[in-house]
Amino acid sequence: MRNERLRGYLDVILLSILLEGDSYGYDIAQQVSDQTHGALAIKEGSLYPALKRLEANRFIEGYWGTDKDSGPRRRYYRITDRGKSHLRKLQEEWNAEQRLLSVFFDKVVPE
Amino acid sequence: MRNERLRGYLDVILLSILLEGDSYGYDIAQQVSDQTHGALAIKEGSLYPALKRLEANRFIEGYWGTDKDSGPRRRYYRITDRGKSHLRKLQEEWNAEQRLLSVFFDKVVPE
DNA sequence: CTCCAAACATAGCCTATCTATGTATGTTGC
DNA sequence: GCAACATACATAGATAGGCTATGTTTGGAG
Repeated sequence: MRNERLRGYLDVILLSILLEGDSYGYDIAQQVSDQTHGALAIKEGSLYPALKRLEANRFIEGYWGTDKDSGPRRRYYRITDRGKSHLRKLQEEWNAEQRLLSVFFDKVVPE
Repeated sequence: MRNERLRGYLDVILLSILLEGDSYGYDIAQQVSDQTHGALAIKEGSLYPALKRLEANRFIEGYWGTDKDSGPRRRYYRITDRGKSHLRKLQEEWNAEQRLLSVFFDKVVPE
């Protein structure tokens, strides 16, 4: 999968990861890689701006990790109710989109 | 469907339209609109550059309409064998992509 | 004490689509 | 016959979201 294909899907990916529990940037990227068996890699240059965008739109809320976390500081995020309904909406749009595009993608190429 | 979502899919749409017979820009746009019941509208600013791009890559071949065509001149396009195998490849990629993304899009949002 | 992974951050780039505009041709109504 | 409109192609510039490249800080391994 050309990674550019993330365009437009990144928000859903991030929100759906946070649906399963609070997490922070670096870990989210690893979850995505794990859940797609390495097929999808979110780049840092996409990830952190996206998280800020989602936070600015109040789809997620960020907070700094507690002292007992080891390593560099981590900024955790939790999904908001607003974020959940946004996610639902995006999922529905995606389904509609797939049905629409299948008109073209399902056409059989002869030979 | 946000029209921006065409990004990456336009080539498949155009190639799959031409699979069913030679056509020209303006008519292709109408076929797309018809086949999606008006849900998808390809803008001229996307359409004509895309056709040139496909021609430059030898996925399609263009030729000017004959004298007996009425109205302004039309530039017809036919899909090449190279275009057909490209289309097949894009279709396969799309299917793989859908399977991949369904991991995130199928997650059920509670409440 | 050095080196590397974890973790966050951001400036600038890339590129496919869109907006807006322009041109030319044929048809329809009056 | 001519104004108004739909057809048809074309393109310059804007937009936007993901990527490249780079930088910083912190802690653990050897």
